[in-house]
Order: sequence, then structure tokens, then C-alpha cells
Amino acid sequence: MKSYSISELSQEFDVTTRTLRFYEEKGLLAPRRKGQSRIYAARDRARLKLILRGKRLGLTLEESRDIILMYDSTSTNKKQMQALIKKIREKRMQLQQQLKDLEGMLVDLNGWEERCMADLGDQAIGKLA
Amino acid sequence: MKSYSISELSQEFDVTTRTLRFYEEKGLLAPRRKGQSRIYAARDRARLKLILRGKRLGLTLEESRDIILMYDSTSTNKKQMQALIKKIREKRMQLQQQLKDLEGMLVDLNGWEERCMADLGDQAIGKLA
DNA sequence: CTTTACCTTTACGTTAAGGTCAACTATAAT
DNA sequence: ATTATAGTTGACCTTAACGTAAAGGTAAAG
Repeated sequence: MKSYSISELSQEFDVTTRTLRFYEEKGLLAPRRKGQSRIYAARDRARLKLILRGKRLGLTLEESRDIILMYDSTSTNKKQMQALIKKIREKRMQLQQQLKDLEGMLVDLNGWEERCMADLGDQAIGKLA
Repeated sequence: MKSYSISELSQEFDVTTRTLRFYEEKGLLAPRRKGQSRIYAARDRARLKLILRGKRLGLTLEESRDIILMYDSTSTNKKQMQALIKKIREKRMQLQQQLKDLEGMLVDLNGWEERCMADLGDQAIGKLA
């Protein structure tokens, strides 16, 4: 299976090596070692993707860690599962609110752009007149 | 026109008064004064809404300020307008990426929930057997 | 053998977005 | 007059998510 050095991974995802070490420190990544150097496997790469997606959505690292744990969670006991489902539902509600916000903001931006373009047109016309 | 005291506004949007003063300090709000007390107008309320929407989407206050400035921007000169359009497009691209991320994450969450529910079902069946 | 390129750990610094606390001020009610 | 309620400024504190610098290990290349 393909594996990566810290600099390979950092370049691929455009983060610093410090960031990768930091994520490890926080329990989000767990590369194995070869000597003292870190070796990242496909699993770590996948996790990093999840973390970065989370970041783009404004999740904290802790929230991303929760999500990663969901990915990893092998079927546990009933109480734990129910707690997990509750968390999932909460997060989904929040994401759906975010979706609304996002659509609203896109509408705004599109409106503005149109307005701006129109104004630019007016100025051009003004020049011709 | 309706106006609001700092505590009215803070209660309506569930933020602290400190937060409102902080936003003012950062140039995001600009209530007028009556004596030494702040009086927020509909305009401030609208701005606050924008700020909070931005927050939910993970925007920084500075980004939200930019967006507010777009709202306020009365047709300026051509260079400025073009810069504005560029910014709008960048932001829109970013939001569209976010939209993808969001949909991806919702899909994941829905998948997990199903899996969890299924597992819970299995356990229930196990109890009956 | 030493330079070069990567890698390591340790540790202190920084920024954003407020929280918290202290010390007032103003106004209204009792 | 005193108490209560809402407001003010100023100052320092906190947390997350890294940045940055110091000091050094390791392995291949010249």
C-alpha cells in the first residue's frame, strides 16, 4: 500500500508539516514510524481529507475528530450508538442551516455581481454618449 | 423607525453585549448614541444578521465586514467595481466548494445514521432471539 | 568528511473572537 | 436617600490553530 512522507503529504494538501504534526498531537492522525520519521498511510491521507473538508465548513478540529471517530466506529453498544445517532442528527441539522445560509449568500453575491456589471455597463454607455 | 437597546438586540440574537460592543470596535456596527448609551437601528440589526450568517458559514469578521461593505457600496468607480466583482466571484467559488463539502458531509451523516439504526435493530433482534 | 536535504522535538509567539472583572454613570422606583 | 437596573469604558484573560525559531539526528552525495 502506498505511503507518504510528511513533506509529500503536506505538499499534496498544501498544509505545513507543522500542521500535520499538530494534528497528530491532537489525536487526529496517527502515522507509524520508520526510525524516528513519520510514515503516513492511505488511512491517514483519508483522515486528512476529512479534517480539511471540516475546516472548509468551519468545523473545529475536535468536531472533525468526532466525525473521524464515526468513520472508525465499529458497531458498539446500544447506549453509545444512540448517543452517536443523536450527535449525527444535531450535526445534520446544523449543516442544513448552513446550507440555507450558503444558498442565501450565493443569491446575494449573484445579485451584487449583476448590479455591478450593470453599473459598469452604464459607465461604458456614459462614455459613448 | 424601530430602534433597539444593546440588551434588546443581544437577547434577540442570543449574543452577549460584549459581542455587540466588540463588533462595533471592529467597525462592523455603528449604532448612534443617546447620551452615552448605544441605540441600534434597523440597519444595525440587518448587519448583525449578516455577521451571524457569516459566522455560521465560518467566515471571519473581516470577511463579513467585506460583505457588509458590498451591501453598502453605492456605485463607485470602474476600477473599484471590477475589484469588487473579482472578490464576489472568488467568494462565490469558495462558497460553491463549501456547498459540495456540505452535501458530501450530509451524505456521510445520513449513511452513518442508517448504519447505526440497522445495528440497533440487529441488537433488538438479538434480544428477541 | 562535510554539505545538503529531510526529519525530529521542545518551546515560546501570534491572531481571532470574544469572556471576565472592575470601576463607574445614569435613571427610575421604592 | 437608597436600591435596582441598564448602560459605559478599560484592562487583562482565554482558547484554537497553528507559526516560528532553536537545536539537533540521519542518510545520501560530492
